[in-house]
Amino acid sequence: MITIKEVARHAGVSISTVSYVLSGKRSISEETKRRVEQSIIALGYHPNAGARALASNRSRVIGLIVPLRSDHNMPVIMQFVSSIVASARDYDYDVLLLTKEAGPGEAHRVTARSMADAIIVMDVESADPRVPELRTVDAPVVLLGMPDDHQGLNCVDLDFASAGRQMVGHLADRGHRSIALIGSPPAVYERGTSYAARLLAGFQQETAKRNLPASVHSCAADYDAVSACLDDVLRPERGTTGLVVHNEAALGSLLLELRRRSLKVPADLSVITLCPDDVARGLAVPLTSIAVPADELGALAVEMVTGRLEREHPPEIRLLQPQLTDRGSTSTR
Amino acid sequence: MITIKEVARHAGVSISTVSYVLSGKRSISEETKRRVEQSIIALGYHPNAGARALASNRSRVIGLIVPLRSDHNMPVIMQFVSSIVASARDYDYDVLLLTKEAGPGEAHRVTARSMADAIIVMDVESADPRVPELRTVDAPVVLLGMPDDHQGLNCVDLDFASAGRQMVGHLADRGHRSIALIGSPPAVYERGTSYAARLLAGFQQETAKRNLPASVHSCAADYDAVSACLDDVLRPERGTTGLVVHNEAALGSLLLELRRRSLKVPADLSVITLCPDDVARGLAVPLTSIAVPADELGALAVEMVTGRLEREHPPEIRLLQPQLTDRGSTSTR
DNA sequence: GTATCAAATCGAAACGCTTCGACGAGCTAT
DNA sequence: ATAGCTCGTCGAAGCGTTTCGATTTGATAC
Repeated sequence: MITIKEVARHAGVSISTVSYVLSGKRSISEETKRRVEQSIIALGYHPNAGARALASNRSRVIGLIVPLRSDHNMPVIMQFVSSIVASARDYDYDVLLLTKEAGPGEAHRVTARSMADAIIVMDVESADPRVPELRTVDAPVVLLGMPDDHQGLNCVDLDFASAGRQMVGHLADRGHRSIALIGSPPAVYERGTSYAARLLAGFQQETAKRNLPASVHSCAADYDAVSACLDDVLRPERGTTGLVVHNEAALGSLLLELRRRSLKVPADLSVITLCPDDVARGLAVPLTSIAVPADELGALAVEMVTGRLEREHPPEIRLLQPQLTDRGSTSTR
Repeated sequence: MITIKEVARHAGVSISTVSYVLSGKRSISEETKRRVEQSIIALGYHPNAGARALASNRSRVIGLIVPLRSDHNMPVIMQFVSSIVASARDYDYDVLLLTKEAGPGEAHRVTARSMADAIIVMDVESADPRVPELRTVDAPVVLLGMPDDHQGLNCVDLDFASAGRQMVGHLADRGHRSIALIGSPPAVYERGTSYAARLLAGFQQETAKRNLPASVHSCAADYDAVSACLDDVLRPERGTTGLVVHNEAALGSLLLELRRRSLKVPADLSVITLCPDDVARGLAVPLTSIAVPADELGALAVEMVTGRLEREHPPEIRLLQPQLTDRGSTSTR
């Protein structure tokens, strides 16, 4: 193994000089810097991470708690993970993979051992049992998602309430008077996933404000459930003309079933949804949608966490404002 | 931060004694061991990972290269990751998340810096460009999947050829004389994903051996592609009675489309597939299938990698034999 | 011509652990 | 009784960095 010592000898300088060339923490003459860098390349030197961590008291690793067994919407989860890893590398951090399933204590274990300098937690629920423990972690922690009790925590999330309001507004502005929400599967609400509840709240708030009936449905993703749900949503007495869908997994079956019923989107029914952009784009009928900006959220989480590693910051909640993309799946009446 | 020194003082022993209690590498009297363990708990001691890595020259971390952007079959990927992380923890290893997208060099970077002791590579393709680089990594490497040129590499995979043969055999044994393969999307074959090619080879081998016509189809996962594919597969002159499906994403649409055409499974058409068990179980019609044993494969990869960290092993290919579960979607004719 | 200061470099002390060799104490076998 | 074990413990030498003075050199200010 090539060590800094050998680089120093090869370049004819002291060990500390090599270190300062690498870190840039003290000024080094151009000439010396060049020589050292050449030696590094010539010898193929790679600094030893353990020694670095020990001496500097920083591992340059972020612990990421991921729900690996969460059945639904894996693609979104992966998108988050992907953007977090990429952003972390931009800041010269690596990512240690921790699983939600391994239980709490993982965050504590890796920070106490100095394996990670900070923690990012994904898939945080309303009454997340991990939250109390996370408060006691002696390292920056950022949650993706917002628990009910977020006192003193750093959270990053999409503003789902605003998304709910915005989707209702979009349809109402186009003259729709009877708008239905096809929400997430019952299991999601039961689990207390805060984003589902927040979107629902926004939906109800905006329909109420505009004096519209609010027909709210929760629906599993399988074909039969979707079909049954549509039976209900489309009961003639409702006069439903606009659909707000917050159920990524059901979108495919939903459009299929509408086609089977010979209902054209948007001529017969306007549909707007919240899901990743590529999903909305790739459907049989591209849908006007609000994207889950997984890339931005992941990058933001990394930025918050690294920021807090450099200097103190007060806890902060950052809700990204939803962005609506019109793909023509809503019509004016 | 509590160090081993403080534990030693608290327990009234030397530093090395504490270390030996922790590692068990030398015999320690029961009495002393007890005292040390109590001190560890009393003080809340956690060994510093960097110091450990530095002194022992082992990070107890496995680098895992994951295809995070690979659009298709995320759930299987996650299942692999999940089982790898869990198994790694069983051996007291942590997992550093590296992405396929970050390019080659990642394996080299983390091992050269001693951030990871070994590497597991997921989603290996037939002519994987990463393979040459992986050969030069100075640490145990295990591939999940089998590249064409696997000289000197450790690989773990399902025996897809055998799976192909077995599925044909299953149908042929039940009297089916015209069997069609609905394979993966064209993109998968073009990418040179070795498993798709190997299953195809097994399929053709077994049909040839039994003197059956081999009708082979590649099919994208969207509804229209599936429908078109079925048009072809079910052309009357083929007399197709058995379907081997190797296309997880298309299964839903496929069954839906069969239902639309009023074709009953298995009365009118026998269907057998290769996909994760929970997918096969959760479909509208549960399907007789060969599972992708992601958990076993992941665990096996970890076992191989840790084994190679303890002592030298020659390179090895381990192909798991497929396991067929009968769910009654194939009939005797 | 001397005092001051910044730039460039070095030496050495940490950082917290593992592990090797040594050693005393208590055995067993002779 | 003595040599030769094994058991339990300790001290100290690393492991490869970072970082804090200290030192040297040359320039700038008076």
